[in-house]
Amino acid sequence: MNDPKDPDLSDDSAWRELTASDSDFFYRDTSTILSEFAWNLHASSSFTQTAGVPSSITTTTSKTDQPIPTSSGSSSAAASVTVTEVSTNINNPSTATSSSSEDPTENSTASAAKTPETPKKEKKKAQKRIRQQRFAFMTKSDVDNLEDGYRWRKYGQKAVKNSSFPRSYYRCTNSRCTVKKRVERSSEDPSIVITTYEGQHCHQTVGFPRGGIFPAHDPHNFTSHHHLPPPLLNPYYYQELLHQLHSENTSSLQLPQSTTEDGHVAVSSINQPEEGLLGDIVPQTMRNP
DNA sequence: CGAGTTTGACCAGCGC
DNA sequence: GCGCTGGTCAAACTCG
Repeated sequence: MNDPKDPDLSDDSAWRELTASDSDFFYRDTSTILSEFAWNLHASSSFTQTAGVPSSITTTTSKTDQPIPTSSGSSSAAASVTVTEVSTNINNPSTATSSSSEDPTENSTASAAKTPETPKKEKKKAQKRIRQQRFAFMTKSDVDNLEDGYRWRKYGQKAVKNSSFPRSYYRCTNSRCTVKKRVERSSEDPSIVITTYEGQHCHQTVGFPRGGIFPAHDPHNFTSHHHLPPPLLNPYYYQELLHQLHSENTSSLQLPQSTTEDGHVAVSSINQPEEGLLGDIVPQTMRNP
């Protein structure tokens, strides 16, 4: 679309990058995982270069200028993950996507439950592509379709401009859930998988598949040879994360954030909660001892 | 046989 | 207005 380096993340009205602080749980108890996968939120080198907790993250974000991180740190585990959130409420920024009252069936994918007698054109007419909150992950992985605890059904594949790799479109198999995700490989680094989630699941995970990627008894078992993502990729975590972020943003926490002239929010830093998201999201057994 | 994948066609949005 | 591109549909196909 616009940025050939980032064709997927740029076409929305309000991308907001999740900074390292946003993704607090990334490095709180998951530094091992992060180092295993060399997660690297590109926006802040101070974050990526230390496994510890950075005191402050500063990043300025625009919606399209995030390069795909190809440079890796000096560490042997060299890969990168960029996490991006987008909140796209076209024509209606006041509509909170995190609202649980929102009927997911009324969004753009409502046509999935199309009535056979309805002509295509009318369907298209009636529906407007209203995008929901989106998260984008850049993950170094050999597998395209990363296991995240949900079941997905592929509904399309397209060759994208400026990329030699096709983009795949997936939809949550839960009929009531309208969450979609797109998976594509970075044209610059084919080992990087860009996964974009759109919407919020209205259900829990279906559990990790047989032998899953996430042996709860050993969260450190995400060794590089697995080439599989950490459970952090589970969008449920991100939903919780974002929910918390939004709550914090609108509460007394008063995150130091700036708004760019085009209305995009750049979060500079986030207070680190006592337990943080891990405490709310990740079961104790999944955390570092 | 049901669930999931493939793939060509169609449509909307956007830039020129 | 036109062409390009991304996103989705849906029939055909595959697989377990």
